[in-house]
Amino acid sequence: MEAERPSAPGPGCGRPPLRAAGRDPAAAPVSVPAPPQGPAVEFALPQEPEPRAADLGAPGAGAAGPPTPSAHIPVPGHRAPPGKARLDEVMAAAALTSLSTSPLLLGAPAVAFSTEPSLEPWREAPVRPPGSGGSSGDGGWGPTSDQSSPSTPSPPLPPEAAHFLFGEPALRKRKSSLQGLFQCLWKRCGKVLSSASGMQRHIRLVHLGRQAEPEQSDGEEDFYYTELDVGVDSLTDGLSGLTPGSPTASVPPAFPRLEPLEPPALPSLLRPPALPPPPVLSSLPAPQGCLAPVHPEPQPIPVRACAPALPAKPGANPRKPRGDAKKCRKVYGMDHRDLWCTACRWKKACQRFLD
DNA sequence: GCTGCCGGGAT
DNA sequence: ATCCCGGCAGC
Repeated sequence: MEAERPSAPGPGCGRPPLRAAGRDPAAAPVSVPAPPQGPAVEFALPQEPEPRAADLGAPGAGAAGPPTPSAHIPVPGHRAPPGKARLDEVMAAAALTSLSTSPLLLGAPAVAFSTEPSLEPWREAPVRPPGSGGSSGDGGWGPTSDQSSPSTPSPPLPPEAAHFLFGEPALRKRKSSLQGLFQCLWKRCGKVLSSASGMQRHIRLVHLGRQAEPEQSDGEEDFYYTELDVGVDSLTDGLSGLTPGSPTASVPPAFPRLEPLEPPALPSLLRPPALPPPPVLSSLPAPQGCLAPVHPEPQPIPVRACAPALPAKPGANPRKPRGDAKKCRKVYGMDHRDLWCTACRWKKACQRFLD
């Protein structure tokens, strides 16, 4: 008895596959409208290639072409020939420059998710490439470090690598030993001094509001100034000119997150509480490609405020017009729900009574 | 309000 | 994958 009824509709179904097929097309259009939004955000990610290349170029000079294994930034423990070091400096600076300059790069991470300082943003951020860049990009720090110190006894990780990975802070420090000017990155300060110590003092006193306590300096000041080297000057300068705090800005943010790489080195440096107004950080999202490029101040920074507002779906999924045919529900009624086709039972598009 | 069914959650 | 339901939208 029961078999009869159900059987009728069952086999009589006709062509469920058709239904499905028809549906797919419907779905297609849906995915089409979506792109407008998705791409905007996702496209930013593609940046990886760029940063990666740059990074490779810097740390693994090998990529650059010069078959100089030594140029690999050996940085065993001390320093290489002055000339080489200088070259590296320039290359690094150039790499950083290109990185920080690239609008896509900056925009990408921030646009993706900016509100939350979670790892995500930075993960995707250009910073990651460096790490994975070493390898094929499978997100493996192991490989990279291995290459860096194939036979070096250095346990933690070569300072140079750290510099490149982390970006400015470290790099800057190192550079400072060379020469050049130091420019304060603090919002609308831009003060330029000829000595790092002077700059640090300036930042400590003027911006951090700390009394002179250089001995205790946790290095925080390092984040607030950059060096304008004679050689690299042009590069750095140009960057600072664009955004007083952007050149390095692109990297610093990620810095604090990479604790694993730099444990005892500068723990205090990463200390978040110590940073009242993270100028560097804020400057990063801002310039992203919106309006104000430079505003290293305690600002809420509606990160994607500038982003092409794509909140809801514009006209993404024009619901498929309701079919005229009566469906199981109507035919059998709620009383005989068990007679409905599964689709109807599941509140899906009826498979029995196709339109 | 009824109905069809999309989108998504639960298992 | 299967089952179910919230909720939207056409009627």
